[in-house]
Amino acid sequence: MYFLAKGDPSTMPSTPPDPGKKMDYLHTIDLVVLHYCRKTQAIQVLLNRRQQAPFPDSWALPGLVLNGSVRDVTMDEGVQRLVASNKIGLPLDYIEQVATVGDAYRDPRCWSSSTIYLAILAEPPALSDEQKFVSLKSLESRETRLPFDHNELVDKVRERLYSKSLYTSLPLLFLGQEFSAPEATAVYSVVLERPVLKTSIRQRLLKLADEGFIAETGRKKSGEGIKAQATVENLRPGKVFYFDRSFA
Amino acid sequence: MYFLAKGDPSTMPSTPPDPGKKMDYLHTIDLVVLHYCRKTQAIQVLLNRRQQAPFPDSWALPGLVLNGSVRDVTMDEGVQRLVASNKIGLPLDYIEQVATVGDAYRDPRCWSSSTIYLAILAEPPALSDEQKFVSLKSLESRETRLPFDHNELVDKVRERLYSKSLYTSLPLLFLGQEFSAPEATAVYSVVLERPVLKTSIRQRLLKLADEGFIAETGRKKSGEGIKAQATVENLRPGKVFYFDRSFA
DNA sequence: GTAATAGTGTCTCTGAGACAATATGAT
DNA sequence: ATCATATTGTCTCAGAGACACTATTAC
Repeated sequence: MYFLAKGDPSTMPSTPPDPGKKMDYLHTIDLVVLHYCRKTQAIQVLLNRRQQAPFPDSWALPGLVLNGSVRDVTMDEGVQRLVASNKIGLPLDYIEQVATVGDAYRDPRCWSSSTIYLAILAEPPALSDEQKFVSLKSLESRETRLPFDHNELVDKVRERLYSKSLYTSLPLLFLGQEFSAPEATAVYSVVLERPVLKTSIRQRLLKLADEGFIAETGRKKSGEGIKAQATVENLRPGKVFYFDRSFA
Repeated sequence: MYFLAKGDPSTMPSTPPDPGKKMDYLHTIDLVVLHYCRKTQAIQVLLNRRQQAPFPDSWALPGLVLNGSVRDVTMDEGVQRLVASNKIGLPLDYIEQVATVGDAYRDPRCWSSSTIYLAILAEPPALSDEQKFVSLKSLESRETRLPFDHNELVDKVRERLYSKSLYTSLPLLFLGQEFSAPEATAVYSVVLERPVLKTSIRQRLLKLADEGFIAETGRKKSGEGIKAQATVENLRPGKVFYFDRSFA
Protein backbone atom coordinates (compact mmCIF):
# COMPACT_ATOMS: atom_id res chain seq x y z
CA MET A 1 0.00 0.00 0.00
CA TYR A 2 2.33 2.73 1.21
CA PHE A 3 6.03 1.96 0.94
CA LEU A 4 8.96 3.34 2.83
CA ALA A 5 11.18 5.80 1.04
CA LYS A 6 14.20 4.39 2.92
CA GLY A 7 14.78 7.52 4.91
CA ASP A 8 16.08 9.52 1.99
CA PRO A 9 14.27 12.84 2.10
CA SER A 10 14.91 13.52 -1.57
CA THR A 11 12.63 10.64 -2.50
CA MET A 12 9.80 11.92 -0.39
CA PRO A 13 6.82 13.04 -2.43
CA SER A 14 6.73 16.61 -1.20
CA THR A 15 8.15 19.93 -2.17
CA PRO A 16 9.82 22.22 0.34
CA PRO A 17 7.73 24.98 1.87
CA ASP A 18 7.92 28.58 0.86
CA PRO A 19 9.92 30.02 3.75
CA GLY A 20 8.86 33.18 5.45
CA LYS A 21 5.30 33.04 4.12
CA LYS A 22 2.45 31.52 6.03
CA MET A 23 0.50 29.43 3.61
CA ASP A 24 -3.14 30.17 2.99
CA TYR A 25 -5.33 27.29 3.89
CA LEU A 26 -9.09 26.74 3.92
CA HIS A 27 -11.07 24.03 5.62
CA THR A 28 -14.62 23.90 4.35
CA ILE A 29 -17.71 21.93 5.26
CA ASP A 30 -19.94 20.74 2.44
CA LEU A 31 -23.29 19.05 2.81
CA VAL A 32 -24.94 16.71 0.37
CA VAL A 33 -28.55 17.20 1.42
CA LEU A 34 -30.70 14.45 -0.05
CA HIS A 35 -34.45 14.50 -0.52
CA TYR A 36 -36.65 11.72 -1.86
CA CYS A 37 -39.62 12.73 -3.95
CA ARG A 38 -42.39 10.17 -3.44
CA LYS A 39 -44.10 11.12 -6.69
CA THR A 40 -41.21 10.94 -9.09
CA GLN A 41 -39.41 8.35 -6.98
CA ALA A 42 -36.15 10.19 -7.47
CA ILE A 43 -33.49 11.28 -5.03
CA GLN A 44 -32.60 14.93 -5.25
CA VAL A 45 -29.64 16.96 -4.09
CA LEU A 46 -29.91 20.49 -2.72
CA LEU A 47 -27.75 23.10 -4.46
CA ASN A 48 -27.09 26.76 -3.79
CA ARG A 49 -26.31 29.53 -6.19
CA ARG A 50 -22.89 30.84 -5.25
CA GLN A 51 -22.81 34.52 -4.34
CA GLN A 52 -19.06 35.03 -4.33
CA ALA A 53 -15.96 34.11 -6.23
CA PRO A 54 -14.74 31.62 -7.08
CA PHE A 55 -17.41 30.37 -9.50
CA PRO A 56 -19.94 33.14 -8.83
CA ASP A 57 -23.52 32.33 -9.89
CA SER A 58 -22.79 28.65 -10.42
CA TRP A 59 -24.76 26.04 -8.52
CA ALA A 60 -22.78 24.22 -5.85
CA LEU A 61 -23.19 22.17 -2.69
CA PRO A 62 -24.17 24.19 0.37
CA GLY A 63 -20.98 24.77 2.30
CA LEU A 64 -19.03 27.20 4.38
CA VAL A 65 -15.48 27.99 5.31
CA LEU A 66 -14.75 26.91 8.87
CA ASN A 67 -13.73 29.98 10.85
CA GLY A 68 -14.18 32.06 7.74
CA SER A 69 -16.34 35.13 8.32
CA VAL A 70 -17.52 33.65 11.61
CA ARG A 71 -15.60 31.85 14.29
CA ASP A 72 -16.79 28.31 14.97
CA VAL A 73 -15.82 26.60 18.18
CA THR A 74 -16.18 23.10 16.80
CA MET A 75 -16.76 21.52 13.40
CA ASP A 76 -20.21 20.46 14.58
CA GLU A 77 -21.03 24.07 15.33
CA GLY A 78 -19.93 24.94 11.84
CA VAL A 79 -22.35 22.35 10.54
CA GLN A 80 -25.14 23.77 12.67
CA ARG A 81 -24.32 27.25 11.44
CA LEU A 82 -24.60 26.01 7.86
CA VAL A 83 -27.88 24.18 8.50
CA ALA A 84 -29.37 27.24 10.18
CA SER A 85 -28.26 29.57 7.40
CA ASN A 86 -30.36 30.40 4.37
CA LYS A 87 -28.26 27.93 2.37
CA ILE A 88 -30.30 25.16 3.96
CA GLY A 89 -32.65 26.70 6.50
CA LEU A 90 -34.50 23.56 7.56
CA PRO A 91 -33.88 21.01 10.29
CA LEU A 92 -32.28 17.86 8.90
CA ASP A 93 -33.63 14.41 9.62
CA TYR A 94 -30.20 12.80 9.50
CA ILE A 95 -26.58 13.76 9.12
CA GLU A 96 -23.39 11.74 8.99
CA GLN A 97 -19.82 12.67 8.21
CA VAL A 98 -18.57 10.81 5.16
CA ALA A 99 -15.02 11.88 4.37
CA THR A 100 -12.45 14.64 4.17
CA VAL A 101 -10.58 15.45 0.98
CA GLY A 102 -7.83 17.97 0.57
CA ASP A 103 -5.32 19.03 -2.02
CA ALA A 104 -3.66 22.02 -3.63
CA TYR A 105 -5.88 22.11 -6.73
CA ARG A 106 -9.51 21.72 -5.76
CA ASP A 107 -9.97 25.37 -4.84
CA PRO A 108 -8.41 27.99 -7.12
CA ARG A 109 -7.82 30.27 -4.14
CA CYS A 110 -5.44 28.08 -2.18
CA TRP A 111 -4.82 24.70 -0.62
CA SER A 112 -8.13 23.53 0.76
CA SER A 113 -9.72 20.63 2.54
CA SER A 114 -13.40 19.81 2.64
CA THR A 115 -15.22 17.61 5.10
CA ILE A 116 -18.37 16.27 3.51
CA TYR A 117 -21.58 15.06 5.08
CA LEU A 118 -24.52 12.97 3.97
CA ALA A 119 -27.74 14.61 5.12
CA ILE A 120 -31.37 13.65 4.67
CA LEU A 121 -34.30 16.02 4.49
CA ALA A 122 -37.63 14.18 4.59
CA GLU A 123 -40.01 17.07 4.10
CA PRO A 124 -40.02 18.89 0.78
CA PRO A 125 -38.78 22.38 1.61
CA ALA A 126 -39.87 25.69 0.19
CA LEU A 127 -36.90 26.77 -1.88
CA SER A 128 -35.60 30.27 -2.26
CA ASP A 129 -34.40 31.63 -5.59
CA GLU A 130 -30.88 30.77 -4.55
CA GLN A 131 -31.71 27.12 -3.95
CA LYS A 132 -32.71 24.27 -6.20
CA PHE A 133 -32.80 20.50 -6.36
CA VAL A 134 -31.18 18.39 -9.05
CA SER A 135 -31.47 14.63 -9.29
CA LEU A 136 -28.70 12.49 -7.86
CA LYS A 137 -28.69 10.60 -11.16
CA SER A 138 -27.88 13.69 -13.18
CA LEU A 139 -24.94 14.34 -10.89
CA GLU A 140 -23.74 10.77 -11.23
CA SER A 141 -23.93 10.90 -15.02
CA ARG A 142 -22.29 14.36 -15.06
CA GLU A 143 -25.31 15.72 -16.92
CA THR A 144 -25.13 18.26 -14.10
CA ARG A 145 -21.62 19.52 -13.51
CA LEU A 146 -20.69 21.30 -10.33
CA PRO A 147 -17.74 23.58 -9.56
CA PHE A 148 -14.72 22.52 -7.52
CA ASP A 149 -14.66 18.73 -7.12
CA HIS A 150 -18.26 18.72 -5.94
CA ASN A 151 -19.31 16.00 -8.38
CA GLU A 152 -16.74 13.68 -6.84
CA LEU A 153 -17.87 14.63 -3.36
CA VAL A 154 -21.43 13.70 -4.30
CA ASP A 155 -20.08 10.40 -5.65
CA LYS A 156 -18.58 9.58 -2.27
CA VAL A 157 -21.84 10.36 -0.51
CA ARG A 158 -23.82 8.34 -3.03
CA GLU A 159 -21.56 5.34 -2.45
CA ARG A 160 -22.01 5.67 1.30
CA LEU A 161 -25.78 5.89 0.91
CA TYR A 162 -25.81 2.80 -1.28
CA SER A 163 -23.55 0.62 0.85
CA LYS A 164 -25.18 1.60 4.12
CA SER A 165 -28.64 1.01 2.67
CA LEU A 166 -27.77 -2.64 2.05
CA TYR A 167 -27.76 -3.45 5.74
CA THR A 168 -29.48 -0.60 7.60
CA SER A 169 -32.83 1.17 7.82
CA LEU A 170 -31.27 4.40 6.50
CA PRO A 171 -33.53 4.74 3.40
CA LEU A 172 -36.61 4.87 5.61
CA LEU A 173 -35.46 8.25 6.92
CA PHE A 174 -36.39 9.68 3.53
CA LEU A 175 -40.01 8.90 4.36
CA GLY A 176 -40.36 11.01 7.49
CA GLN A 177 -42.53 10.22 10.47
CA GLU A 178 -45.29 8.20 8.83
CA PHE A 179 -45.04 5.87 5.87
CA SER A 180 -46.42 2.69 4.36
CA ALA A 181 -44.85 -0.63 3.40
CA PRO A 182 -45.20 0.03 -0.35
CA GLU A 183 -43.45 3.37 0.12
CA ALA A 184 -40.64 1.63 1.97
CA THR A 185 -40.32 -0.88 -0.86
CA ALA A 186 -40.17 1.95 -3.39
CA VAL A 187 -37.49 3.96 -1.61
CA TYR A 188 -35.29 0.89 -1.09
CA SER A 189 -35.66 0.05 -4.78
CA VAL A 190 -34.63 3.56 -5.75
CA VAL A 191 -31.64 3.72 -3.43
CA LEU A 192 -30.39 0.25 -4.34
CA GLU A 193 -31.18 0.83 -8.02
CA ARG A 194 -32.92 -2.50 -8.40
CA PRO A 195 -36.35 -3.95 -7.62
CA VAL A 196 -36.57 -5.05 -4.01
CA LEU A 197 -39.22 -7.63 -3.13
CA LYS A 198 -42.01 -6.29 -0.99
CA THR A 199 -41.81 -9.44 1.14
CA SER A 200 -38.18 -8.71 2.03
CA ILE A 201 -39.17 -5.23 3.08
CA ARG A 202 -42.08 -6.59 5.08
CA GLN A 203 -39.67 -8.87 6.96
CA ARG A 204 -37.43 -5.93 7.74
CA LEU A 205 -40.36 -3.82 8.88
CA LEU A 206 -41.45 -6.63 11.20
CA LYS A 207 -37.94 -6.71 12.59
CA LEU A 208 -37.97 -2.95 13.10
CA ALA A 209 -41.31 -3.22 14.90
CA ASP A 210 -39.84 -5.92 17.17
CA GLU A 211 -36.92 -3.67 17.92
CA GLY A 212 -39.17 -0.74 18.77
CA PHE A 213 -38.08 1.40 15.85
CA ILE A 214 -41.51 1.60 14.25
CA ALA A 215 -45.10 0.93 15.25
CA GLU A 216 -48.35 0.51 13.36
CA THR A 217 -50.43 3.63 13.45
CA GLY A 218 -53.76 1.94 12.68
CA ARG A 219 -54.24 4.68 10.12
CA LYS A 220 -54.35 4.19 6.39
CA LYS A 221 -53.03 6.44 3.72
CA SER A 222 -54.74 6.94 0.41
CA GLY A 223 -54.28 9.49 -2.29
CA GLU A 224 -54.37 10.19 -5.98
CA GLY A 225 -55.24 6.91 -7.57
CA ILE A 226 -53.48 4.75 -5.03
CA LYS A 227 -55.13 2.14 -2.91
CA ALA A 228 -55.20 2.63 0.86
CA GLN A 229 -51.96 1.58 2.54
CA ALA A 230 -51.55 0.87 6.23
CA THR A 231 -48.98 3.19 7.76
CA VAL A 232 -46.38 2.86 10.45
CA GLU A 233 -44.68 5.61 12.39
CA ASN A 234 -41.02 6.11 13.09
CA LEU A 235 -40.42 5.89 16.84
CA ARG A 236 -36.71 6.72 16.66
CA PRO A 237 -36.32 9.77 14.44
CA GLY A 238 -32.82 10.10 13.05
CA LYS A 239 -31.80 6.66 14.31
CA VAL A 240 -30.66 3.91 12.00
CA PHE A 241 -31.11 0.20 12.67
CA TYR A 242 -28.42 -2.27 11.58
CA PHE A 243 -29.84 -5.51 10.21
CA ASP A 244 -27.66 -8.56 10.60
CA ARG A 245 -28.01 -9.56 6.99
CA SER A 246 -27.28 -7.55 3.91
CA PHE A 247 -29.21 -7.29 0.67
CA ALA A 248 -27.36 -8.83 -2.28
CA MET B 1 -31.27 16.71 14.75
CA TYR B 2 -30.21 20.20 13.76
CA PHE B 3 -32.81 22.91 14.13
CA LEU B 4 -33.15 26.18 12.40
CA ALA B 5 -32.34 29.29 14.38
CA LYS B 6 -35.07 31.20 12.51
CA GLY B 7 -32.66 33.47 10.73
CA ASP B 8 -31.77 35.49 13.80
CA PRO B 9 -27.99 35.78 13.80
CA SER B 10 -27.85 36.53 17.50
CA THR B 11 -29.04 33.02 18.28
CA MET B 12 -26.40 31.40 16.16
CA PRO B 13 -23.80 29.49 18.13
CA SER B 14 -20.76 31.38 16.95
CA THR B 15 -18.67 34.29 18.07
CA PRO B 16 -17.57 37.02 15.69
CA PRO B 17 -14.11 36.77 14.17
CA ASP B 18 -11.19 38.81 15.28
CA PRO B 19 -10.98 41.36 12.46
CA GLY B 20 -7.70 42.19 10.83
CA LYS B 21 -5.95 39.08 12.08
CA LYS B 22 -5.72 35.91 10.05
CA MET B 23 -6.51 33.06 12.37
CA ASP B 24 -3.96 30.36 12.94
CA TYR B 25 -5.22 27.02 11.86
CA LEU B 26 -3.68 23.55 11.72
CA HIS B 27 -4.89 20.50 9.87
CA THR B 28 -3.13 17.38 11.05
CA ILE B 29 -3.13 13.76 9.99
CA ASP B 30 -3.01 11.12 12.70
CA LEU B 31 -2.66 7.41 12.19
CA VAL B 32 -3.82 4.67 14.50
CA VAL B 33 -1.45 1.92 13.39
CA LEU B 34 -2.66 -1.42 14.70
CA HIS B 35 -0.63 -4.58 15.08
CA TYR B 36 -1.83 -7.97 16.26
CA CYS B 37 0.58 -10.03 18.31
CA ARG B 38 -0.12 -13.71 17.62
CA LYS B 39 1.54 -14.78 20.87
CA THR B 40 -0.20 -12.54 23.35
CA GLN B 41 -3.33 -12.30 21.18
CA ALA B 42 -3.50 -8.59 21.82
CA ILE B 43 -3.95 -5.66 19.48
CA GLN B 44 -1.32 -2.99 19.87
CA VAL B 45 -1.18 0.66 18.85
CA LEU B 46 1.97 2.35 17.63
CA LEU B 47 3.00 5.49 19.53
CA ASN B 48 5.75 8.04 19.01
CA ARG B 49 7.62 10.05 21.55
CA ARG B 50 6.94 13.69 20.75
CA GLN B 51 10.03 15.74 20.00
CA GLN B 52 8.46 19.19 20.09
CA ALA B 53 5.99 21.24 22.01
CA PRO B 54 3.21 20.92 22.80
CA PHE B 55 3.52 17.90 25.10
CA PRO B 56 7.24 17.24 24.47
CA ASP B 57 8.44 13.74 25.42
CA SER B 58 4.92 12.39 25.80
CA TRP B 59 3.79 9.41 23.76
CA ALA B 60 1.26 10.23 21.08
CA LEU B 61 -0.19 8.93 17.82
CA PRO B 62 2.11 9.30 14.82
CA GLY B 63 0.94 12.38 12.99
CA LEU B 64 2.01 15.40 11.07
CA VAL B 65 0.80 18.86 10.23
CA LEU B 66 -0.40 19.07 6.66
CA ASN B 67 1.71 21.64 4.84
CA GLY B 68 3.64 22.25 8.03
CA SER B 69 7.37 22.06 7.53
CA VAL B 70 6.85 20.42 4.15
CA ARG B 71 4.35 21.20 1.43
CA ASP B 72 2.02 18.35 0.58
CA VAL B 73 0.12 18.38 -2.69
CA THR B 74 -2.69 16.15 -1.44
CA MET B 75 -3.80 14.67 1.86
CA ASP B 76 -2.82 11.24 0.56
CA GLU B 77 0.68 12.51 -0.05
CA GLY B 78 0.76 13.76 3.49
CA VAL B 79 -0.18 10.27 4.65
CA GLN B 80 2.56 8.77 2.50
CA ARG B 81 5.04 11.26 3.90
CA LEU B 82 4.06 10.21 7.42
CA VAL B 83 4.28 6.51 6.63
CA ALA B 84 7.69 6.93 5.04
CA SER B 85 9.01 9.00 7.93
CA ASN B 86 10.75 7.55 10.95
CA LYS B 87 7.51 7.93 12.88
CA ILE B 88 6.29 4.78 11.14
CA GLY B 89 8.89 3.71 8.63
CA LEU B 90 7.25 0.52 7.39
CA PRO B 91 4.82 -0.20 4.56
CA LEU B 92 1.26 -0.57 5.84
CA ASP B 93 -0.91 -3.53 4.96
CA TYR B 94 -4.12 -1.49 5.09
CA ILE B 95 -5.23 2.06 5.59
CA GLU B 96 -8.65 3.68 5.72
CA GLN B 97 -9.78 7.18 6.61
CA VAL B 98 -12.08 7.12 9.63
CA ALA B 99 -13.09 10.66 10.53
CA THR B 100 -12.13 14.28 10.90
CA VAL B 101 -12.51 16.15 14.17
CA GLY B 102 -11.84 19.81 14.72
CA ASP B 103 -12.35 22.39 17.43
CA ALA B 104 -10.74 25.30 19.19
CA TYR B 105 -9.54 23.34 22.23
CA ARG B 106 -7.89 20.12 21.17
CA ASP B 107 -4.56 21.70 20.38
CA PRO B 108 -3.21 24.32 22.82
CA ARG B 109 -1.55 26.17 19.96
CA CYS B 110 -4.64 27.08 17.96
CA TRP B 111 -7.79 25.87 16.27
CA SER B 112 -6.98 22.52 14.77
CA SER B 113 -8.55 19.70 12.83
CA SER B 114 -7.29 16.17 12.61
CA THR B 115 -8.12 13.56 10.03
CA ILE B 116 -7.61 10.12 11.49
CA TYR B 117 -6.90 6.83 9.79
CA LEU B 118 -7.13 3.19 10.75
CA ALA B 119 -3.98 1.39 9.60
CA ILE B 120 -2.89 -2.23 9.92
CA LEU B 121 0.68 -3.43 10.12
CA ALA B 122 0.90 -7.22 9.87
CA GLU B 123 4.63 -7.72 10.42
CA PRO B 124 6.09 -6.89 13.81
CA PRO B 125 8.38 -3.95 13.16
CA ALA B 126 11.76 -3.19 14.68
CA LEU B 127 11.03 -0.19 16.86
CA SER B 128 13.29 2.77 17.43
CA ASP B 129 13.74 4.36 20.83
CA GLU B 130 11.15 6.92 19.85
CA GLN B 131 8.51 4.30 19.06
CA LYS B 132 6.57 1.85 21.17
CA PHE B 133 3.45 -0.24 21.18
CA VAL B 134 0.75 -0.12 23.82
CA SER B 135 -2.29 -2.36 23.91
CA LEU B 136 -5.54 -1.10 22.45
CA LYS B 137 -7.21 -2.24 25.67
CA SER B 138 -5.07 0.01 27.85
CA LEU B 139 -6.05 2.95 25.65
CA GLU B 140 -9.71 2.03 25.85
CA SER B 141 -9.58 1.79 29.65
CA ARG B 142 -7.55 5.01 29.88
CA GLU B 143 -4.83 3.13 31.72
CA THR B 144 -2.72 4.72 29.01
CA ARG B 145 -3.50 8.39 28.54
CA LEU B 146 -2.42 10.27 25.46
CA PRO B 147 -2.03 14.00 24.87
CA PHE B 148 -4.51 16.06 22.85
CA ASP B 149 -7.73 14.13 22.29
CA HIS B 150 -5.79 11.13 21.03
CA ASN B 151 -7.59 8.70 23.32
CA GLU B 152 -10.90 9.69 21.77
CA LEU B 153 -9.41 9.39 18.29
CA VAL B 154 -8.32 5.85 19.12
CA ASP B 155 -11.86 5.18 20.36
CA LYS B 156 -13.28 6.15 17.00
CA VAL B 157 -10.85 3.90 15.19
CA ARG B 158 -11.58 1.02 17.58
CA GLU B 159 -15.29 1.37 16.93
CA ARG B 160 -14.70 1.34 13.19
CA LEU B 161 -12.51 -1.76 13.51
CA TYR B 162 -15.16 -3.51 15.57
CA SER B 163 -18.15 -2.68 13.41
CA LYS B 164 -16.40 -3.41 10.14
CA SER B 165 -15.08 -6.71 11.50
CA LEU B 166 -18.65 -7.93 12.00
CA TYR B 167 -19.26 -8.23 8.28
CA THR B 168 -15.89 -8.09 6.49
CA SER B 169 -12.61 -9.96 6.26
CA LEU B 170 -10.73 -6.99 7.73
CA PRO B 171 -9.30 -8.82 10.80
CA LEU B 172 -7.50 -11.28 8.52
CA LEU B 173 -5.23 -8.46 7.36
CA PHE B 174 -3.60 -8.61 10.80
CA LEU B 175 -2.31 -12.07 9.85
CA GLY B 176 -0.27 -11.11 6.80
CA GLN B 177 0.28 -13.25 3.74
CA GLU B 178 0.01 -16.72 5.21
CA PHE B 179 -2.15 -17.85 8.09
CA SER B 180 -4.14 -20.77 9.46
CA ALA B 181 -7.81 -21.24 10.33
CA PRO B 182 -7.12 -21.34 14.10
CA GLU B 183 -5.22 -18.07 13.78
CA ALA B 184 -8.16 -16.57 11.93
CA THR B 185 -10.51 -17.74 14.68
CA ALA B 186 -8.25 -16.21 17.31
CA VAL B 187 -7.96 -12.81 15.67
CA TYR B 188 -11.71 -12.56 15.09
CA SER B 189 -12.30 -13.46 18.73
CA VAL B 190 -9.88 -10.76 19.87
CA VAL B 191 -11.30 -8.06 17.63
CA LEU B 192 -14.92 -8.88 18.42
CA GLU B 193 -14.07 -9.38 22.11
CA ARG B 194 -15.99 -12.64 22.33
CA PRO B 195 -15.36 -16.29 21.43
CA VAL B 196 -16.10 -16.93 17.77
CA LEU B 197 -16.86 -20.51 16.75
CA LYS B 198 -14.20 -22.07 14.54
CA THR B 199 -16.94 -23.46 12.34
CA SER B 200 -18.24 -19.98 11.58
CA ILE B 201 -14.74 -18.92 10.62
CA ARG B 202 -14.31 -22.02 8.50
CA GLN B 203 -17.47 -21.12 6.59
CA ARG B 204 -16.17 -17.64 5.97
CA LEU B 205 -12.80 -18.94 4.85
CA LEU B 206 -14.55 -21.26 2.39
CA LYS B 207 -16.45 -18.28 1.07
CA LEU B 208 -13.25 -16.29 0.72
CA ALA B 209 -11.66 -19.19 -1.17
CA ASP B 210 -14.68 -19.30 -3.51
CA GLU B 211 -14.32 -15.59 -4.11
CA GLY B 212 -10.63 -15.90 -4.89
CA PHE B 213 -9.45 -13.96 -1.87
CA ILE B 214 -7.48 -16.81 -0.34
CA ALA B 215 -6.10 -20.18 -1.44
CA GLU B 216 -4.76 -23.22 0.36
CA THR B 217 -1.01 -23.32 0.33
CA GLY B 218 -0.67 -27.05 0.99
CA ARG B 219 1.85 -26.08 3.64
CA LYS B 220 1.42 -26.57 7.33
CA LYS B 221 2.56 -24.35 10.11
CA SER B 222 3.85 -25.65 13.41
CA GLY B 223 5.73 -24.00 16.19
CA GLU B 224 6.33 -23.82 19.90
CA GLY B 225 3.92 -26.28 21.40
CA ILE B 226 1.22 -25.87 18.82
CA LYS B 227 -0.06 -28.59 16.60
CA ALA B 228 0.46 -28.33 12.84
CA GLN B 229 -2.13 -26.11 11.14
CA ALA B 230 -2.87 -26.00 7.43
CA THR B 231 -2.26 -22.54 6.03
CA VAL B 232 -3.89 -20.39 3.39
CA GLU B 233 -2.43 -17.43 1.59
CA ASN B 234 -3.94 -14.04 0.99
CA LEU B 235 -4.37 -13.50 -2.75
CA ARG B 236 -5.67 -9.93 -2.46
CA PRO B 237 -3.33 -8.06 -0.11
CA GLY B 238 -4.93 -5.00 1.37
CA LYS B 239 -8.37 -5.93 0.01
CA VAL B 240 -11.36 -6.51 2.23
CA PHE B 241 -14.26 -8.84 1.41
CA TYR B 242 -17.79 -7.92 2.46
CA PHE B 243 -19.80 -10.89 3.68
CA ASP B 244 -23.54 -10.66 3.24
CA ARG B 245 -24.26 -11.60 6.81
CA SER B 246 -23.02 -10.06 9.98
CA PHE B 247 -21.85 -11.67 13.18
CA ALA B 248 -24.16 -11.03 16.11
C1' DG C 1 0.11 -44.33 23.89
C1' DT C 2 -2.17 -40.27 25.31
C1' DA C 3 -3.96 -35.90 25.39
C1' DA C 4 -4.85 -31.82 23.12
C1' DT C 5 -6.18 -29.58 19.34
C1' DA C 6 -7.11 -29.48 14.12
C1' DG C 7 -10.55 -30.38 11.07
C1' DT C 8 -15.30 -32.34 9.58
C1' DG C 9 -20.27 -33.32 9.80
C1' DT C 10 -24.78 -32.20 11.01
C1' DC C 11 -28.62 -29.92 13.08
C1' DT C 12 -31.28 -25.63 14.12
C1' DC C 13 -32.70 -21.05 13.27
C1' DT C 14 -33.08 -16.66 11.02
C1' DG C 15 -33.90 -13.94 7.19
C1' DA C 16 -33.44 -12.97 1.97
C1' DG C 17 -35.44 -14.38 -2.51
C1' DA C 18 -39.18 -15.95 -4.99
C1' DC C 19 -43.80 -16.50 -5.99
C1' DA C 20 -48.61 -17.98 -5.08
C1' DA C 21 -52.85 -16.85 -2.88
C1' DT C 22 -56.04 -13.85 -0.69
C1' DA C 23 -58.00 -9.39 0.82
C1' DT C 24 -59.20 -4.79 0.08
C1' DG C 25 -60.34 -0.58 -1.85
C1' DA C 26 -60.73 2.72 -6.04
C1' DT C 27 -63.35 3.06 -10.04
C1' DA D 1 -68.58 -5.94 -10.21
C1' DT D 2 -64.02 -5.53 -11.65
C1' DC D 3 -59.40 -4.82 -11.43
C1' DA D 4 -55.24 -3.29 -9.52
C1' DT D 5 -52.61 -3.63 -5.71
C1' DA D 6 -52.05 -4.28 -0.70
C1' DT D 7 -51.25 -7.97 2.32
C1' DT D 8 -50.44 -12.69 3.77
C1' DG D 9 -48.57 -17.38 3.33
C1' DT D 10 -45.29 -20.77 2.06
C1' DC D 11 -41.20 -22.69 0.10
C1' DT D 12 -36.13 -22.66 -0.80
C1' DC D 13 -31.58 -21.53 0.23
C1' DA D 14 -27.40 -19.52 2.46
C1' DG D 15 -24.95 -18.87 6.41
C1' DA D 16 -24.42 -18.12 11.67
C1' DG D 17 -24.58 -20.69 16.08
C1' DA D 18 -23.96 -24.80 18.42
C1' DC D 19 -22.04 -29.11 19.30
C1' DA D 20 -20.64 -33.91 18.34
C1' DC D 21 -17.33 -36.59 16.15
C1' DT D 22 -12.94 -37.89 13.78
C1' DA D 23 -8.08 -37.11 12.56
C1' DT D 24 -3.67 -35.58 13.48
C1' DT D 25 0.37 -34.46 15.96
C1' DA D 26 3.24 -32.98 19.90
C1' DC D 27 4.75 -35.00 23.95
